[in-house]
Amino acid sequence: MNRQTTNGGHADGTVGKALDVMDRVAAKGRPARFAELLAESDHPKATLYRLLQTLTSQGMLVYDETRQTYAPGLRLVRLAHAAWQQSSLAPIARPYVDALSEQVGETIHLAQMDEGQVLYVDKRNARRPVEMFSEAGKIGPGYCTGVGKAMLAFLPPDDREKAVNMQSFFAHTARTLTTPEALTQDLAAIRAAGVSFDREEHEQGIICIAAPILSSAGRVMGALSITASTQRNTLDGLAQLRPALTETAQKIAGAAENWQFPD
Amino acid sequence: MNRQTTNGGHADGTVGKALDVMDRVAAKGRPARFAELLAESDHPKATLYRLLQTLTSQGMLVYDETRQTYAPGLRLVRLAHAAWQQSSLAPIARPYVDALSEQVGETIHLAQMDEGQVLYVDKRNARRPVEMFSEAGKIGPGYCTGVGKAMLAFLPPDDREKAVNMQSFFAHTARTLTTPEALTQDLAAIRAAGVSFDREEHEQGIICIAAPILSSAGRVMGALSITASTQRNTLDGLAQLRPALTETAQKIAGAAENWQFPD
DNA sequence: CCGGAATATTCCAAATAATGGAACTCAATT
DNA sequence: AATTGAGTTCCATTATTTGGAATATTCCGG
Repeated sequence: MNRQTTNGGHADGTVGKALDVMDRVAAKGRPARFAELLAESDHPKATLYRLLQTLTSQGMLVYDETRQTYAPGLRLVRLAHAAWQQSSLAPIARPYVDALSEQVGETIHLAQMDEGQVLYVDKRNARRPVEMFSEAGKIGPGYCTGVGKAMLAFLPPDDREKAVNMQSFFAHTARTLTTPEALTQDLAAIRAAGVSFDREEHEQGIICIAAPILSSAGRVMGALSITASTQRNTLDGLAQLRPALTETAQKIAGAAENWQFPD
Repeated sequence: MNRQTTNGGHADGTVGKALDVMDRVAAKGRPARFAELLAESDHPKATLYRLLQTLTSQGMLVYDETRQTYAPGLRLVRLAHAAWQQSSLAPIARPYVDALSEQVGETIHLAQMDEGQVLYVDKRNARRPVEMFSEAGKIGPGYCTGVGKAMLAFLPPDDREKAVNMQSFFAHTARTLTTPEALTQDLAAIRAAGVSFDREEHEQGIICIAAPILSSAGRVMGALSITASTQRNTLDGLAQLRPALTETAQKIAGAAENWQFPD
């Protein structure tokens, strides 16, 4: 008969299916009941049940006995610590981000691209204590954020095209770019300018300027942005911060390239 | 010779093995080569190879082609975001931790227990910008930290005993408690006192006072600590902060218990 | 430029683990 | 007491994983 498989994506092997379940639980954003998960999944009851058992016994999920709900487990926090330190730019970029934050006094975001989406890996709030995981680790859309567009713009042409077509183009605000054509055009402008702007495309009243972090070979490693509200600043005001921003981005790129793990 | 796969888990099924490999890669703390991992693992070459392939194709690991190394992948950061938000106390505790930090002006740690080890889930630095993942997500020993002892002390007797025997009792400093008996005795004292002290047991010159965060049923949910250096403060000085600490711990416990996810 | 060694990757029959339909338990309703 | 619905277990079947060995690739030193 047919190899049954495939739900939404390409889940290879048992591990893939298990991780798929992980994602589903995490995506719910709150403790999930078995029945809920069963309804969304195309696994048979027994299969899903065992998958959940395995993940729970592995500490990837936590099971609340009294409420009979599953939630992401703390083992992930441990693992993520390693991931964040090793394969994100954040630890390397930190001193530069700190310095930029001091200098400009606005909110700074450091982001990387993960599967066409923007993944925030660090953040400094304007003059306020820093957020933690609650912000870092968040994902956002690529087509309507400053960092997203900055990274998309400098992707190799075919990757870029693929990524552009993967976007969902929901009109968050009246200014959101909602077609691949509009986005492609903006990306060309960004490539020419070297920086991108978010002109309230994601959230009303929120603007930002962003620059890509490029390796010497031109590979996109991430992006850095300075965000402000329209009440406190303007696009022109942000544009003045451009030198500080691009300089910092370049410093981070340099530091990342020179960084070698001790052997 | 028995290679004990050190993590608490007995690897059940393929998923368990894969996660075991994940842990190993994460534990290296730097990009790992295939051969390195092979040497440490008791899997045959082909098996390990395929596990790594699967994990990589799932985004749990990242493979650096040019250097031929594996490192934890960004997918983990995404997942951890969910884990941190949902099954850690940190987001709920945040306002209280913030307030305590303001009030006492010393470093605050919020920790939870994960497999007999201390997992830090949040941190406020004394009057300075906060650390991010670089601190949260870190693990530490249970037997020689304030938060660790505070949690151990209030575990149910049999769990406690089990946990005590799981400790490794390395003498980090001259004051480290290095036997199960010494620890058990201290735990009894802590239970009576309601708070624990780290008397330079983990690091020379670092002291702390910690309190458990207990549910109304008495279950250990986590622990909260105020840390200082011996240069700036003394144990007696910290003891004076006890009311502020335990009050905050109680508030967090209350908030956590009343917290219901919206249905 | 050529051998040889170290490392990475693929093959495939045998071993093992995952599968899922159905039966079962348990609690809350009716 | 009977019914429903959620959660859990069973077990013969089936698909996946396994791992020793063969093959490919890369890196060196001569």
